[in-house]
Amino acid sequence: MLSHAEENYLKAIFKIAEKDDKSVSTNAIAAEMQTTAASVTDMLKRLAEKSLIAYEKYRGVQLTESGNRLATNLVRKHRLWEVFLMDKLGFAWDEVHDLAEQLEHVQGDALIQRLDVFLGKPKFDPHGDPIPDAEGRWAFRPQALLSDMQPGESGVITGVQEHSSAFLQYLGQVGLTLGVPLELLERMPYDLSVRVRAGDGRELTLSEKVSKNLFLSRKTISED
Amino acid sequence: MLSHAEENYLKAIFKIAEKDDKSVSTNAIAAEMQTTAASVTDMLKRLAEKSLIAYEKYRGVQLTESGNRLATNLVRKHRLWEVFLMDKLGFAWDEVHDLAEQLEHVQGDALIQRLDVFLGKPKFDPHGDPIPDAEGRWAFRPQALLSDMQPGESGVITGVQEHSSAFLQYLGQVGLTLGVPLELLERMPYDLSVRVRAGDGRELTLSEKVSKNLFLSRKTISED
DNA sequence: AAAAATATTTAGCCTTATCTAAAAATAAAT
DNA sequence: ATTTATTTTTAGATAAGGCTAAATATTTTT
Repeated sequence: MLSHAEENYLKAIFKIAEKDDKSVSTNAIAAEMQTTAASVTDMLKRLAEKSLIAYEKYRGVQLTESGNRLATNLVRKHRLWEVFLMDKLGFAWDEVHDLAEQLEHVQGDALIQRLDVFLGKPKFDPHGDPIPDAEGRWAFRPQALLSDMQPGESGVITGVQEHSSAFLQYLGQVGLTLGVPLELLERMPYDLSVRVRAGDGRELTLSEKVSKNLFLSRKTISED
Repeated sequence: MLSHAEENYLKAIFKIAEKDDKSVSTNAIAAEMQTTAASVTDMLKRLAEKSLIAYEKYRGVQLTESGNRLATNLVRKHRLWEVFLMDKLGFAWDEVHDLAEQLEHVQGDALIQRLDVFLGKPKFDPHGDPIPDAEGRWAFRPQALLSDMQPGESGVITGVQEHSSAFLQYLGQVGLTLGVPLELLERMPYDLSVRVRAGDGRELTLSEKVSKNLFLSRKTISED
């Protein structure tokens, strides 16, 4: 049984290792957890003691098999609760993170198993991120950043790269959410902003920054 | 913002004061919280410091206005989560307490407000206990212990006095849950056990102990 | 390869929440 | 009204988790 603090560290290490599969540095963890390097060092010793991480002084850490299993399960819990908060309670996608952050620490395997069934065993959360199943397997879905697509291509919004509240709120305001079909009309060479047409025919212009944070699944042009 | 420990103490004090409206003793709290009197004294000082209780050395404590408000809200959260766990996730009524004990500590007014709506603003939890509304008002429902009813009287099960898992499981096994109609046929003078007829016609015998822990709403004999 | 900069760890202290053992206050019993 | 028993508080420790400041490693720069 882990404390909330220990669970949060595991999740932070997992999150950092996801991008950069090298071993995770003390400072990176401190930044992610918004705490000091000294506190991190203390906790790393405790986690290593419990065999949840492989820790070598001054060399950073990696999750062990069991540490990875626990972290994956935390991600699973977090994302299932996010689905619950949006689908059942009607929260907006920029409001669910902090609540899920608390709910993920509730202990009880039966709870998550039943929640999963209640929600229809979703494979992706409200931000388009995959939800690992009870055995820790991740769903895969081909997707590309809008910034990597070419004019003429079409797709459907499937996720976001950045999860900041500001970005999610912006997308909500301009009517871009998961499932919205989008056609890339044109990319301006000057600032790499793009003009797109949404499913309802509306045309809008998105900055390069936005296009670098929006995932679409490419739609093959129907050929009939 | 209160710690989980502080919240648990408030709830314990509230629970004890409910029965016995005198001021609550250190020892009673220690018993309820399964901890030592010394630990309780420490915590009482902290709670008094925050004006959540009125504390006089050696004289026990009482909740203040704000302490009572917080405790009531905790009870509200606990019971709403119990409804969620039974009605939505399908847990049995003897399984929900421990999970609700964790869920009640999740912070976020919007969460509880939305959960309440999602559940249909229930007035009673799965054990028949009233759920205070957002303003702290309690629903009232006239009910009597089976042990206080007379042969010939009828009613519907509306709640339990004791909440132990053993008792709840027993009731579940013999098919007695909230909403079951019951007619009191006979009380044995020897051991005060009772013979009852359930809604489906089944007759069963219940010990005095059971009859002292079962609440019914008296059914007025329909007169038409 | 030495110096400078950065990253990490150690040391020492703080807070919360808990405990045991001892002291003090209150209540009960003679 | 004392003595005895019970309850409550104080004193002193402990463990988790966090912080700052100082010391030590490692990297980067010159």
